[in-house]
Amino acid sequence: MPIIQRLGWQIKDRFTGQEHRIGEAFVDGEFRSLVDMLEVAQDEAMIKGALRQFTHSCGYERFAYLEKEGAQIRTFSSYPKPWEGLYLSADYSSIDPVVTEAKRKRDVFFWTAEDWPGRGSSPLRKFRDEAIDHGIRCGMTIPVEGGYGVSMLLTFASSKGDGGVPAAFDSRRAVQLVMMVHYRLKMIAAKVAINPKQVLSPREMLCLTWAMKGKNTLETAAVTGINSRTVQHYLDKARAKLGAESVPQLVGIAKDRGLLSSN
DNA sequence: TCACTCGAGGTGACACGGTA
DNA sequence: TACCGTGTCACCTCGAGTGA
Repeated sequence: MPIIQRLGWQIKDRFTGQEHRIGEAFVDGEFRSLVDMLEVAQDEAMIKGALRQFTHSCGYERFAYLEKEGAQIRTFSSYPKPWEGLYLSADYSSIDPVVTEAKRKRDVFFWTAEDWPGRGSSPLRKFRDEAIDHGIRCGMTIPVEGGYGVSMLLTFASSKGDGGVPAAFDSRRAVQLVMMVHYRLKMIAAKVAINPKQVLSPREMLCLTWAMKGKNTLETAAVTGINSRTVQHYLDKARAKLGAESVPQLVGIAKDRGLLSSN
């Protein structure tokens, strides 16, 4: 039985009775920033960095994206490598209660390992103990059904099992987020490798994208929530990497190289 | 395990050119 | 002449990677 019950737009801790409002608890700006950073991500490291930052800002410790197509599993996570390896080699997705629940619910849900069978020596008990050992005790999972029978799960997990539900967000945004991660990973997998010295960091891409949209440093600073001097710093670094002498030239070069989409 | 290196992220101070 | 936008330089912190 889950500890957390959904009550319309609220969730309620069954033990403490404390209610948490879905959506309101979530920092709006963080979500927008994540979407922006995913939009400009050029490689898996940038996606991972953006998700990691978002995960922490929501009060969780780790994230895991899992894609299941028939028997084929693909993972993309900040979970400990040993756990990721064990999960795949032991085919834990077939018994993982989160995966099972995701198939049934098709909606954002909260879970805790404390609710999984804690007695006996069943494979599920072993799975539970190992998950907890690796710092995966409770979390929130967003299940989304993709095309051609592909199932996607995005989980935000925490090692803290002593109550206190971290921030959550509404279903619409949750699905949007999973789809963005899914398609961004697909696009990057299909991309041709480019000179690593010319790869811009997530922040550099963020500032460059706003510059392309006509924002000056102050306006970019306002929308990104960082200091204008910092915006300038990232644009400087981007100029140095792409060999541009000014921001307009930088935008032009970035567009020519397909680093920026014009939407 | 620990020290070291490196890159990313963030900021301050200052200079310079254009403009009202 | 003051203000604003932009560019340059320098510094700090933090986390990840690496080698002893």
